[in-house]
Amino acid sequence: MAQRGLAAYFEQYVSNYSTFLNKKALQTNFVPDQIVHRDDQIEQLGKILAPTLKKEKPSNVLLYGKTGTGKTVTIKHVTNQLLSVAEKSKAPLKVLYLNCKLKKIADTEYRLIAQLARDLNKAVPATGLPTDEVYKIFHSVIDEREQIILLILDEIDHLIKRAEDEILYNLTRINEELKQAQVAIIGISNDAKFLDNLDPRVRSSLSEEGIVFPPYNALQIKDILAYRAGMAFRENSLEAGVIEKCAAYAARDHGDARRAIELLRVAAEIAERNGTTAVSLEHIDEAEEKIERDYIIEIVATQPKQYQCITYAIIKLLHATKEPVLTGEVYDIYRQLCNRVGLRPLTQRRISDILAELDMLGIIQGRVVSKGRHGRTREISLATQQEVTNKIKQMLEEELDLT
DNA sequence: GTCAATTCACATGAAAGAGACCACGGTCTAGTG
DNA sequence: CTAGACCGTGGTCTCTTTCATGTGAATTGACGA
Repeated sequence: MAQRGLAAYFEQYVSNYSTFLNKKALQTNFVPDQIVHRDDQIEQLGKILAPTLKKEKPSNVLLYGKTGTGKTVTIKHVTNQLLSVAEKSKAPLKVLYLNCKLKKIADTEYRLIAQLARDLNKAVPATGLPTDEVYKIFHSVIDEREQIILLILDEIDHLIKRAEDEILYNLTRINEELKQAQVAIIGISNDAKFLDNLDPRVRSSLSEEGIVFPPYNALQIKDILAYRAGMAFRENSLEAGVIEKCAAYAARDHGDARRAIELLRVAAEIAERNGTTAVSLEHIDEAEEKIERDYIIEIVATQPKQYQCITYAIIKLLHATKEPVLTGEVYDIYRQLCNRVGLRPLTQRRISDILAELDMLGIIQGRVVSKGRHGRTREISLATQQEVTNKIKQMLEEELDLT
């Protein structure tokens, strides 16, 4: 777009008929007034949490369910209602929500506690203090007055994976040391099995109550989409079958409502950008590709240099050989690449771990195979489409300054 | 041909080091009245 | 006298390295038919 045309484009953009009425309704952090197909869970949660309004500590709860089954939305909905009643009746209730997956915020013991203290308006340095010092600060802040604190730990399984379960142990015992306040923990987990490798004491106290969120089926996703679309779009801005198609896509991989909503949002954005007034079925196909593509490219782009170097080595090697490549081969190419780029090469041990990480991220596909006399190794191939691979390659060449 | 032993090329684990970041307390320094 | 600059110490946290151990089937070579 030539610069002169930009203003004209903006003007046209503003005057353009917009498909969206309320874009927020399709964003991932939106909490709707009504939660479709989760009546049972809401009722259960409500019953469990109601005692907070009478200054009684409720049971600790654990919510299970795959991604996109409405766990987070449901708990937020329930706590919002709870808070509004508490405000009216002057019940001393505080809700702290924390997503344990967020890097640099809540993925270690220290950070978690520090973040909680910060949420209670107590400044805590990002690092430098002994961990038990932070615990003391946290205790004193909570115990300032008589109150009930609902501590919502989203993606709680990430805490276990990273550190030992000491954090959870300390948290479950926290009430014993408090005089005035009381803390109830609401854990949210994607992984139903995560309780198994937990200290038995923590397990029992953490899961006094459990609520299961089963995956949505295609029909339910359709209802959810229809509800959200009703809020987000003008009438007649969706062609027939659009919602059904989105629902079908999402139901295909384990009923993830979040993906379905995102798909619809991206499709609508594409439609809007193209200047059409309605979202069509083709837009959905396009949106699905775009989501996939953006996701991978974004991940690769934000990786550290070493990771990018390894990714590039794999792409290069696969271009040359076509076969799945092996760890040792990748390592050789990687070392050469490091020389060219001016990076200090890491040991093979580390590369092995990094390859496993790239596999987890879905950038590559690795399979550990034993080749008999020729040892055990990882067979690596790319997980992306040719077109995406080329884009990644191009991006990495710029990023790593390879000409 | 059969079978157990061997062997390869890494995978996977555990522990410890390096270096960045930060708070805190003590000491020094320069500016102020 | 005091505010601010400047150490040194001690803490967390991530990324790496080092050292050790594990692994599973192709290969080998002895053995018997």
